[in-house]
Amino acid sequence: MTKKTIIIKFGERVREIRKEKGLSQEQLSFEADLHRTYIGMIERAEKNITLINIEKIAKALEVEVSTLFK
Amino acid sequence: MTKKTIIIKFGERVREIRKEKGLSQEQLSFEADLHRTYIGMIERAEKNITLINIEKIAKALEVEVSTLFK
DNA sequence: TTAAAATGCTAACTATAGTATGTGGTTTAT
DNA sequence: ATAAACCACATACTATAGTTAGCATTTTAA
Repeated sequence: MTKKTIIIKFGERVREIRKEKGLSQEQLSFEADLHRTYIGMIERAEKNITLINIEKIAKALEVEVSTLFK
Repeated sequence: MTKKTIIIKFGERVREIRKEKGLSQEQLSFEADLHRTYIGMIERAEKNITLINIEKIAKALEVEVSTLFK
């Protein structure tokens, strides 16, 4: 898929917050109930994530959804 | 699909802002380059929207993506 | 260094988001 | 009241998101 800016920024933000919290992709994926490689794909902007998974990641990172867009 | 809270809230927020701006679903769909019935589905929480379309709607409504989650 | 942990990346499958058409009901303005 | 604009809803099709497995590569700590 074509890597759109919004997807890239989202992935960068997830990675940024994940590292701030000192979590591995695997730990985050466990908390979010998503697969490890899927978290990697999101961070690398390879998937056009849906709202429900955006929320899962926000909860796992313990931030508001809106925080992921700042 | 099961109507999850986040999807319901998102749809309500889109409708709220759309009406504030005095737009019809059709006008919004034109601005966002999405189908008229699809906008209806989003507002009625019938679809788990993806990030790219979230951004399209935000742009069409002339708000930040984060505004759609407040 | 080098072993272990973490991440990247390919590829395949299946679930569902995205797109569209048509019909009927509801609002709104005249 | 009624015509026009707006919206709900039911499909159905096709594109792609979501999920997983396996192996390669990179990073980290001892």
